[in-house]
Amino acid sequence: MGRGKVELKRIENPASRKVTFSKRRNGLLKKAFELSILCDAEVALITFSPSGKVYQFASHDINRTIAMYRSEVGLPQSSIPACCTRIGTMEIWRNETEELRRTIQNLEMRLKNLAGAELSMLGMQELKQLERQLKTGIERIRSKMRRILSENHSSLKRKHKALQEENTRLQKRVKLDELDQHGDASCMITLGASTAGFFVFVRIDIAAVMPDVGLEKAI
Amino acid sequence: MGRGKVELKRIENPASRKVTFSKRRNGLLKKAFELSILCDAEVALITFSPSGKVYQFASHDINRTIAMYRSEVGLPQSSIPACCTRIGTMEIWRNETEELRRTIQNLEMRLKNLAGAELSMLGMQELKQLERQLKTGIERIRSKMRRILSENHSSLKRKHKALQEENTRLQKRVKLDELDQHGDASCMITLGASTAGFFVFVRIDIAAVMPDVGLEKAI
DNA sequence: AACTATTGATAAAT
DNA sequence: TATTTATCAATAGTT
Repeated sequence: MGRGKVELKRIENPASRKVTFSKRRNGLLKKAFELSILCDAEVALITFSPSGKVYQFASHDINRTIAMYRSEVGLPQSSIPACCTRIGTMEIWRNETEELRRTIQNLEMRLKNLAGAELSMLGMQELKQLERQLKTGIERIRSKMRRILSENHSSLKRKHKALQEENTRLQKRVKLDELDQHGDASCMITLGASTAGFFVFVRIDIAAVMPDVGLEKAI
Repeated sequence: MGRGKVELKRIENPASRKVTFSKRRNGLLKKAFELSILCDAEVALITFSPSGKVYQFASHDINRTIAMYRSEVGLPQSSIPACCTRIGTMEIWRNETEELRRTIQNLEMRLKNLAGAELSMLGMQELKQLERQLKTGIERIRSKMRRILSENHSSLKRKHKALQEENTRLQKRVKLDELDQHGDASCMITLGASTAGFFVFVRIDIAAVMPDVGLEKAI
């Protein structure tokens, strides 16, 4: 907002970055406050400026909110399939702990290997690799989105074609009826009903299968 | 915003309260995301709807942000002597790498879930959220890269300056020797050696700390 | 869920 | 840093 749009990327100029941070931080805090009041919600917000200064907002006790969050999200963070739920909770817990410990050991070992003069070099290489992986991930997600949209579109076109054919048939039949019965008024009614039905159906269909057509722009 | 102002008080109608919560929550999450990207800030946001559902955003690892917040505001942290605040650069780097790894692991796990399990079961909403997380991840990696490059550059400049001063000193000394001994040939050799040493050193230094200077373009 | 009339937020200028 | 202004963005109420 303001004089011209802004790209969603780090503001390079440090001065304007600082100014923008100050303004937007205030805006964010205000919004958080409003949400908590208007909607009776529990909100906790922590912000560190790049220089390390803290700004926070909490509608309730922040530690309580964090605790609630941890008990809600922190624990069931593992992606254990539902079928495994039968195994004792204890065992799951133990397995997870072991796995975590193994991962940590692995990481620590790798970190030790990294120690030394080539730290920066390896760091950059790894970062590059990680970035590549992430890019791949994003591409997969976008492709998935495109496929979903495309499938929805195809299905919509198919339905649309079928409906057009149906419509043509109905119109022909109406004309035949018209000729048969000489009843102009009732024929008009029949025609009107089928036409209206057609359009209503299509509108509902669009809303049902493509709830988020504008999404591509946001990507 | 919208058709008419709104008083800053709890919306009494439950239906519109719910709708408003949904709208404003999305707005708040978006704003938090934008702040973190635009201003390179660390943001953590936890929201509970009145019905108890959690919505969160974290530009970095949320637990780290909470820990930072606690050590900054929650507790005086007087148990740690001031002398320990000067953590070695190495350790900072290691911590950040470790934290990055945690984030990446999380993302990779989600990607695996995406690949293996019922991909088509995931709706647009989830895909959008996942994409947002991936974008945040990429931004963090890029910001990390920038910092590393910048640090290396500063350190290089520092060394360069020191070497220039050293060089000046050596040249002066050489001139003195020249005057003292009248030995032109040996002076030339001394001068040549120091000059050559200077350049060789710098070249090695560049190769060691900035193995991938052309990287920025590839990002 | 989509659509607009409005208010709100804010980028750039001062 | 604070204020102002021109624009863009969010959203309240409506359908």
